[in-house]
Amino acid sequence: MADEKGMERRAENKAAETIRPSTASAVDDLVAKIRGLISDEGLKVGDNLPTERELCERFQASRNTVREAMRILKAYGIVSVRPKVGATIIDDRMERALDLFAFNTLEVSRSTFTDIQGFRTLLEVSSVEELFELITHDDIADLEVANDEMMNAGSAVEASEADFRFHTRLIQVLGNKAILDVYKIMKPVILKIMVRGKTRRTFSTTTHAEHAAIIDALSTRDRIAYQYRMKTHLEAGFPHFDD
Amino acid sequence: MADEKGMERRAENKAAETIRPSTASAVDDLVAKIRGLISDEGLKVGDNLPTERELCERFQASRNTVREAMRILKAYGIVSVRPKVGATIIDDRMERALDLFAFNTLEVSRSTFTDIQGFRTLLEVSSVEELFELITHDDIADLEVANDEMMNAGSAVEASEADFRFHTRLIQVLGNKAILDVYKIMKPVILKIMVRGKTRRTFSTTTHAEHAAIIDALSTRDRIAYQYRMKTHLEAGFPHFDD
DNA sequence: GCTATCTAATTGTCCAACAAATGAGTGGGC
DNA sequence: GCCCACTCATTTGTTGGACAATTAGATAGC
Repeated sequence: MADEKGMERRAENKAAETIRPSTASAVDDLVAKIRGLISDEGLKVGDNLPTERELCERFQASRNTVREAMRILKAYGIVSVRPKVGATIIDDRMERALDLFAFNTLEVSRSTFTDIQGFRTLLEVSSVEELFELITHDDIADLEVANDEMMNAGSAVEASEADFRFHTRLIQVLGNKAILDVYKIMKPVILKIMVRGKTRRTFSTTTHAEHAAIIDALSTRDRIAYQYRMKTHLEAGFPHFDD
Repeated sequence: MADEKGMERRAENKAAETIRPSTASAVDDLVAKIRGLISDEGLKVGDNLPTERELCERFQASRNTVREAMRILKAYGIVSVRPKVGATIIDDRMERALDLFAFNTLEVSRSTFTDIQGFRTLLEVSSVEELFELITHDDIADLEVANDEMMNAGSAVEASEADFRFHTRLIQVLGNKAILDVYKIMKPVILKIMVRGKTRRTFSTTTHAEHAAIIDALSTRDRIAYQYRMKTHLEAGFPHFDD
């Protein structure tokens, strides 16, 4: 009987290959199918997915495959699974996105560091034209507040939070939600980068002075100075990442 | 024998409960243990984890449990698993974090359009200095191929895919994974923007000509022309979004 | 030296069974 | 009528074992 089933399965796979050379694994397929199910049925937060066994039948997969697919959806913060109740649709994706980097198990790799700082350079340095066009006195006042909060922070972690707030406030000037969202997602990585090789004292002296110089360039509408100072500021962390 | 094992397991659980009321599931425990393993052994990106069966033995868990744990780590972008090779430590957490955003593409409002195109302007226009520094003949050749594929596409949807490929290829020149990831995440929205108010014919005439002009500016290293043409190209869709 | 082939190791999927958690019903006592 | 403890049935959680699919590395042939 086991053989019979095996043959059947093999035949199915063969057929599937000829029809659709899906290189994705059964689990990945299933994740896609369940996501399709969610949107097709118009399921909202709070609604329940079918039970594991129903999903097995519906998509012709074994329960283990279904379970691995559910693990992925859980990891993505899309569903919450409880015994007897089943899988309920939630939306913890933003939380998950921020959580990902709280993982201490993995340091920020040098390539990630380089990429992120490159990205930030593009967002904060190359946007100079738009930035100077849009920035107001209120924006500058807020930047000064954030900078002073950083100086007066009680710990390096608090200081890095204020540091991040400074940069976020700057991005906010652009008035572009997509850019701001992406910046927020990068927050945990950026925070790690910020505290690297820094003490509370570093924040209240060097970093504070760099921010002040940037604010000055913004106030006097000095494009060249702004770009130079911001670029230098962002590159300051590089020496701490030789590996 | 099965009963014996069952009793043993039950006893273990009981003991664990009294010592440490771990409410977490075996899979979640295992994820934590593997994370501990990574940091304890000082494993870096590129290193391999033990095989699934070794993890079973080491942590006294069944292979399915180990697999579910690995699915979580995979979903977090911490490991990449390949048959025969095993689980290799990677750092795709950034990509995953951004991935979580890639859901809602119901309808593109004017504000979304403005934001996304503003973002693209920053990525594709303001990056001109770095772009011109890095771009090679091969890059330009690829861009021409993508542009011609767009012209010869059979449908508007196919053409927009090629259009997207053109722009992605351009971003690729920057060699920044974070930026490329963000761009890919925006794909569904960008595609919607691309087909808006366009026919297959529009792609093969107007859009193709615009791309060709951009490629020309890249070839002749004409910064001003490049920025002007790309900016105009990206703004071409604006009239289709009055609401 | 190079390519094609084979082998062995590892992950991928499936199945069947039982344990654990828990919502829902059931019945007794007041 | 209401509340509590109890049982039951359903659903997820975990385990062990089997075989398929994939592929890096070894081997053979030229």
